[in-house]
Amino acid sequence: MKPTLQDVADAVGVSRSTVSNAYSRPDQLSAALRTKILDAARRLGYPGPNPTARSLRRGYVGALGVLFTSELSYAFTDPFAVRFLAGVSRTAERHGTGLLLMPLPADRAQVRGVVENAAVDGFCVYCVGDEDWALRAIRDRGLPYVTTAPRADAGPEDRYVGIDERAAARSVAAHVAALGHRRVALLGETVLPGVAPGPLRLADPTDASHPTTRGRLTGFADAFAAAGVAWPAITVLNATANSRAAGAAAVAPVLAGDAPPTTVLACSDVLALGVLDALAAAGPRPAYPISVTGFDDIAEAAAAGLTTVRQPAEEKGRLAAELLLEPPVDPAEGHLVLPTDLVVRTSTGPVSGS
Amino acid sequence: MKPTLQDVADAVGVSRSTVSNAYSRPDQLSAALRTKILDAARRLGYPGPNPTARSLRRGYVGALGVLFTSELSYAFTDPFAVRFLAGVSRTAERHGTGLLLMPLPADRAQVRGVVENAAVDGFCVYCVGDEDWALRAIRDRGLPYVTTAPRADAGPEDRYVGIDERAAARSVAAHVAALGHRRVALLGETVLPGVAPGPLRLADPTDASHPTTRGRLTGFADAFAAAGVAWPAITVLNATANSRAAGAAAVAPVLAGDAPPTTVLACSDVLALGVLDALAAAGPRPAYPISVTGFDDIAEAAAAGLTTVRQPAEEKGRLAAELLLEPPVDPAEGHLVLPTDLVVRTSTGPVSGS
DNA sequence: TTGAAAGCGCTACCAT
DNA sequence: ATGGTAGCGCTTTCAA
Repeated sequence: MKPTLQDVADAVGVSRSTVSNAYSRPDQLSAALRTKILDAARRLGYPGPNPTARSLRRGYVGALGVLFTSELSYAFTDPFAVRFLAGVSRTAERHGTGLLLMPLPADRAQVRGVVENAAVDGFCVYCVGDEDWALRAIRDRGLPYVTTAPRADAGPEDRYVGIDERAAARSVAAHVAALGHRRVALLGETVLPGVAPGPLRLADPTDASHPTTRGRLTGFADAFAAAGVAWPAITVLNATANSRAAGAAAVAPVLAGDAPPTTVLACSDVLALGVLDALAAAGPRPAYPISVTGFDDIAEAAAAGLTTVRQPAEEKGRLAAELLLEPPVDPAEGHLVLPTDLVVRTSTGPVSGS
Repeated sequence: MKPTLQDVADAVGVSRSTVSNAYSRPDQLSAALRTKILDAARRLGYPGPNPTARSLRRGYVGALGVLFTSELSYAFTDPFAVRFLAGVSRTAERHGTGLLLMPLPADRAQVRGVVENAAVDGFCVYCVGDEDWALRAIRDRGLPYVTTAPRADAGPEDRYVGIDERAAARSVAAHVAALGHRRVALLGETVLPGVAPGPLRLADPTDASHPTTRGRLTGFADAFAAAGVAWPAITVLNATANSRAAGAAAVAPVLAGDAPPTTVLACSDVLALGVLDALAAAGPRPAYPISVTGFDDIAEAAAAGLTTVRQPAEEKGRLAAELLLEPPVDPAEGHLVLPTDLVVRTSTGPVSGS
């Protein structure tokens, strides 16, 4: 068996407390005794105080749980998520706190298990949408948590860091509308659950299943309504994942259709890049250029000349972690709304035809 | 105080064991009683069994520690690291295991603390070089671990997944040598510790401080030696970080010099992209094109037309995690060497001048 | 400066 | 099907 603190104590002939002090409170015993104890520990192969036991006794863990809606690997695959995490990790690092990355299983029954089993001091919930059951599990854990998506049922206790999704979306859409576009398609991920890629019927933008998507679609709708394009005249496209491939697959049908849109506004850069891919693959099918916009302003967006809305990804992560690790005295300061910028590049231009 | 299992037991009038069973072994009690217990728990606001206490009792944690030499945020910033982690996380996910990301502090004294305090079942050591003290701390923990950099003192117990660094490096260098290049610069990150960006004197490739760099420089040297270029004739460039900016800063001096090299071989794609950046920034300073090569084959490499060595990043991560989570019965199978490919693109060409 | 005692919250064995 | 008992390995008063 692995040696324990008790074994070391026995070997040296002191009490457990003293051995414990040798590790955790060096000032509580003579240097000589401490050396003697540490030497004995080394000799016995004692690996130092067991972290789990220590946590149990001390009552805190020294780790933050980072929860993802999608599979965990998404965290390392989606550019925006990666930058968000970089921000979180920077803060965690400063606090000597670990980051426990946790996938949120699609199976509801398993969610509770994951949340309940996590040895952490708080949760950073990345991108949980209307998965209320998930948030309920987190709440039930009784630990502090911070979300990045707006929630209808947010209480004063809830910590949040995000952007004004609707206003941000309105800004790109207004830009596109000002360029004269009237034949419009909006593209989102999982606009409704379990729907195939491509166009779908959405009675109202607020029917979208994910709050972030909801906010963005609503903002898009706002701007076009102001330009005289009513909601029913707008095509909504569903992507089955937040990836280039899924974005491309979602637009493909309308591109091949009779009256393709003159502009496609995507709810993320990744999706928008997929649209660009599809356009490139389709060749000069529609006789006019199609204006495409994204959301987030990831690194690839600049290279692709994508018009988009910039939101401060790392900052968002940094602040989320700070909300947990350096809780504001005034709970009202636990609700942060960050600024966004419209970034106009070459993927949008005046409507030119047909 | 937060309610405990005991409180629930008292409220229902059963023993703690029964409450525990209600959570962990539903088949051990009647459905009716279980419901009754769970209801009471909900009513009391009992968050479910405390994960720390459970881990202590059960003797395992359900988490893997992922250790980075550099700061933690590097994990989310370096493209190769990100893909490696994606692989690790995929496997962890399959096992319902969490990933505890841990920065390895530069301060040696703190390293032990970090390693000793981590509540994990094993360590995946990403890119620890000659930081022996770090590995020693890990070994002392007595938990299984896997490394991705070759180690001189590796024992039969050690699990490892990597590539043949030297042979891989030799393959790119041979390609460049075959193109006629003889004025050669090699670029690595922290070739020697604490050295300024730019050229440095390295008596022998095996003097490089990091084993990975050592292997790659040695491979480069092999190929050029075979082509008649002796080691002392080769310029070694030091970058102070593994980033584009650092790569650019490291080559800048020689680009501005009297007799710039006709080729620069970098130890990573990120560094190589930095060289390309510097070349672009410098304009047509040397009157001939400079051939540049990278290492890893990250996504950006393809877009930039970078000639490089491809190594299976995600696979590496996946296998590393599997080595921990599905330990091979035969310890000899704990040492994996993955294949690499030379990918020739447009960044290399025949020597043309001066 | 050191040690004894009292748990932290839970699970697993073995009875009943 | 349920409960009693005995710790998991540690830290932290408090008293000596």
